[in-house]
Amino acid sequence: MSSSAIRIGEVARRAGVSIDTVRYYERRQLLPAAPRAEGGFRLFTVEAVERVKFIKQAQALGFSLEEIGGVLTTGGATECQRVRDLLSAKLSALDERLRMMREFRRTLAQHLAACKKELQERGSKAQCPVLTNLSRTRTRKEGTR
Amino acid sequence: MSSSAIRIGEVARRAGVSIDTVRYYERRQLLPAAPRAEGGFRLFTVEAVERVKFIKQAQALGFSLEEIGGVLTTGGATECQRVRDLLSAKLSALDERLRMMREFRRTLAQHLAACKKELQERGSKAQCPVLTNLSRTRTRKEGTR
DNA sequence: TTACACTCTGGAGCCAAGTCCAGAGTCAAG
DNA sequence: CTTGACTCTGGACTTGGCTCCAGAGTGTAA
Repeated sequence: MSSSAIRIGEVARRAGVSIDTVRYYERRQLLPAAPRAEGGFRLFTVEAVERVKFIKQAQALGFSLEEIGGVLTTGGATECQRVRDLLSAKLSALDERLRMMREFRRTLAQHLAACKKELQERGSKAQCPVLTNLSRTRTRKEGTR
Repeated sequence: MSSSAIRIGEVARRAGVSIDTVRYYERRQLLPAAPRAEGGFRLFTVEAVERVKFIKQAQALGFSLEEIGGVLTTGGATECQRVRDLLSAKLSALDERLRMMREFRRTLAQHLAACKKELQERGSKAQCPVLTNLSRTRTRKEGTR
């Protein structure tokens, strides 16, 4: 199924990136070097589209192309162990990030609440508490040292 | 309390960034322009340290300096509404990111599990399932289109 | 008063991740 | 066989976020 070749423009369109980006990813080895048609055009399959989407997804979460390449590249059969290690590391990183994000979210939510309250209580002539607070808020842990 | 002035090196050291970074943030208006001592040295307070830490925190979560500035800058009293709006937006963005991250985490965890299983069952001579799967895994939602 | 650590400014340089471009070739449709 | 949409290559350019540098001044301790 679906080994019909598509050209770069189609890949780009479907993955929602620019043609240049696709070529760039190929150069960076994030996509396997596409075979060429007679005329020299690259011939991709839908796999490439999926791969680009995956990259974009990972990227949106803060992974660099290099990191993504680390997981994606790796060639042959027995590399499994290495991939496994990399994935574990990524997972821990993700967990840590998640933790931080939840915390940050709370911080922001608190500021927002304070801000709203202030607005109601004194109308818009109040000093905005957010700006003053921001500098004071810590990730709680890390005393005043 | 704590309005004793500290100099740029101290700020940098305490916040865990380089001196250049602190100056850079001042130029970008992420820190208020520090008053100067006779000799021309900038005089910061611990507030600056906290602010830099805050910036670094937000940055680690994927906010650009420009965005951070959007929340941090805003001057006077009646700006509260604007800050409020910005914060709301940030919050939604954060929630969305959180959602994506959880999903991505799952994807990765699945791959990892598959990989481990494979390793046990056939030793290291198996084809690593991760690489083949990666291209196929979708955020589930978004049919094959 | 000299030595040494620290700071100042303005500007250049650097890396990541693209983006843009010129000049040339491909190919399906009319 | 020409037109128009598409693609090729190599290299230059851009943006964000720093980082480094030279040349000069500051300030404290021995």
